[in-house]
Parts: sequence; structure tokens; C-alpha cells
Amino acid sequence: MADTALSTEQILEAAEDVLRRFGPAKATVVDVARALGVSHGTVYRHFPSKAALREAVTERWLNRAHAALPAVATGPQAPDVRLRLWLRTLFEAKQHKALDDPELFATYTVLVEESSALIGEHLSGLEAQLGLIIGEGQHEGVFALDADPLTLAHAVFQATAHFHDPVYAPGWSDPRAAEDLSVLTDLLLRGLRVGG
Amino acid sequence: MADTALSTEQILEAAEDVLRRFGPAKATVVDVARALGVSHGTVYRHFPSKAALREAVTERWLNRAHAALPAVATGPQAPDVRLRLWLRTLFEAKQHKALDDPELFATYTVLVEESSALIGEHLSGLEAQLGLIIGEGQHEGVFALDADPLTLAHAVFQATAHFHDPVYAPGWSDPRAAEDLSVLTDLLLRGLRVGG
DNA sequence: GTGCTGACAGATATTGAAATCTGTCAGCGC
DNA sequence: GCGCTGACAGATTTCAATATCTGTCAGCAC
Repeated sequence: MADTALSTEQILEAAEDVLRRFGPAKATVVDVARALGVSHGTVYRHFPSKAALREAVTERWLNRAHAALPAVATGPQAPDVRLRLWLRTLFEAKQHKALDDPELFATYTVLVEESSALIGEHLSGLEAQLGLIIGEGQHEGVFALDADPLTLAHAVFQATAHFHDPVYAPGWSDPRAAEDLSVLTDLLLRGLRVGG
Repeated sequence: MADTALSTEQILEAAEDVLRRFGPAKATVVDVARALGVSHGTVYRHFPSKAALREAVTERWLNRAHAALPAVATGPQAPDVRLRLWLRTLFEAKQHKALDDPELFATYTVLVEESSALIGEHLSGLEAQLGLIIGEGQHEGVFALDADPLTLAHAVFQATAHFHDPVYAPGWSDPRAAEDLSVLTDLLLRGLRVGG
């Protein structure tokens, strides 16, 4: 869709605002149009459906939420240190989002669950970052070579679900969570390293 | 409650039946009483509340569902082999329940989520079994001694959430699930073993 | 022409009245 | 006495009427 007097970006901004204020169950396209001072028909000239609009808002949010991770994945530290840092960064980002504004976090959790295609892509992206770190670790001889990096990345990502899957968000306020992640990371890193 | 003309066991049987037929949302105490040919007041002489009745049904079901595990935990195999077998047995038990009768599985998933106290106890029990295996492994010198068995058991149980937490049941029909568990188990066992 | 409007049909959500359910208990029948 | 019943109050659920929303499109305004 080409840019027009009313930009796509403006609509996304308004939609995010409406979602924040009314929640995922109550937010309507009419609300978004009202917030922009246009008729709801106009919104449909920029997005083919309500679902597409919500998905676009979700994608923007996911990208912003995990903006810091790629830099960690390609950072200067040794791969094992970097892997630990990456997992901790991911956890802390989620934890802060969940604890700072639980209602908004719940809203976005609902949105994310709506678009499973988006989830798939996003998780693949995260696993790819893990795969990058693990691949480098293998190349440098820090990690064992008994499986390919993406398979191991998938296993590590699954294993740490408790610390990034929103399903477990209620547990993230428990002070033991950070320590649990540390213990689990120790275990996984010992499993990845050559010689143990 | 002492046994009476109408036994507690009979009520549990009837309640389970009603839940199976009507689902967790529609099943009522009146339905259970009707199935037994008594008034609903009678059910309340055996259980203090609907919640207590449902919880009792759930507990019975959980115990039956995981009846095979303690035998595996105390089996004759070497601890590392046993740990792998235990995790696979747990996964396959859940997988079969979820795939054989998805509707019934959904019903019990709802019931389990209702009684968080029960979940807690049950998970502790499972982690204790894992702890037993890991503790023996440490004693036999197969597993490293850098953390106490229950802490490691907790980490292993968390790490394998994808293969026992009902939240992930939709993924259990994917043929890759079994292999994913195998890869993850390899990784965890390498992390546990001395010398790698 | 280009972008927006607003009326429309069908789908979805809200509402409030009626029905059902939960939990209690006085009293019946064995 | 002992176990069960069934009527009751308050809470919850159901259902159907009503209102709102989604998505389309012919036409207006610039």
C-alpha cells in the first residue's frame, strides 16, 4: 500500500493506543478510526482486515521487544559467555515487560497467540540467533560437534521455554526464577561444551 | 467421611463419567446426583463443595495417569539410561492420552488447571522421582556432583516442559516431537555426566 | 483521478430476564 | 440415630432480543 495522506504508520500508532486502552477483546476498528478522526472505511483502505491490522501491530511490537538481542548474539564475548548472556537478556526483557505493565503484556500475549504464523517466524529468528552463537562455538572448538547448530539451538530454546514462553509469565515474579535459569544454563552449557 | 450406603468411590466414578460426557464446563453436581439416582444434597454429605469433588476426580486421574513412572524411577538400569527411559515414558504416557481422546484430555487439562495446589504436589512428586535417579547417578559416579539432586531434577524437569506440560500438547502429534526429546535428553545427559 | 465517506448486509457481542445451579438445612423415613 | 430429601437464597448460566462491529462499495469532494 502506497503512502497517502493518512499513513500506515499513523494507523498502527493509533491501533496500538486503542489496544492499550481498551484491551484486545474490546478494541474495534471503529475505535481506531475514531481515534484518527476518519471513517472506519478508511482504515480498510490500508489494511485488508482487522486481523491484518492487529498482526501488523503485533509484529512491530515483537521487533521492538527483542531489538537488543541481535547485538548480543554477535557480540565480542566467547560463545559460551555469549550464550548465557543472550538467554539472560531474553529472559530479563520478557520479565520486565511482564512485571512493569502486566495488563499490556497480557494484551500482547493475546495478540501474539492470534497470529501463529508470526510466532513461527519470530521463534525461528530467535533460534537462528542461538544457532549462530552455537555454530561459532563449535567452530572455535568450545562446543562439541555432535549435532548441527540449528538442532542444538532448537533444543536449547525448547529447554528454556520456562524463561521466555509467556505461558510461564506468572512464574517470572518469583525471585527463584533468575537462579533457576542460571542452573539450567549451567547444565546446558556443560552439555554443549567439549570434554564437559 | 466414613463409608456409607453410597460410597465416596461411587460418587467419584459417577462424577468422572459426567465430566467425560458433558465436559468440564457443563458438568454439574445435579448431573452427578442424577446419575447416581440420589438428590444433590447427598453428594454434599460426601464432598464439601463442587470444587472438592472435581479435585478428587482430578487427583485420582493424575495418579492413574502416571502409575507406571515410579517403577521406572526405581528400575534396574544405569541411572543415565533410566533417566532417559523415565522422560520418554512420561512423554509417551501424555502423548497417548492427548492423541487417543483429545476431548477427554482437554477436560482433564481444565480440571488440573483448576487446582493449583494439586499441580504443585504432583509436580513435586515427579521431580522427586527425577531427583532419586540423579542422586543415584551421582552416588555411582556417573553424574557430576556440582549441584544437589533436587536442584538438578528441577532444572531437568523445567527443561523438558515441552514434553509434559499440557500447554504444549498440540505439538505432541508432530512426528518430530520424539526426536526433539531425544536430542534434548542427549544434551541434558551430557550436562549431567562427569567428564562430559 | 484519488482518497474518503457513510449506508448496508451479515456476523458478532451485549444485555437483562428467566432458568439453572450451588450450598444449606429442617425435617422425613427407616 | 442415620442417611437422605427437597425447598430455599443467592450466585451463576442461558437465551433471545438488541445493539454494535466487520467488511464492501457506490458515490461524494477535492
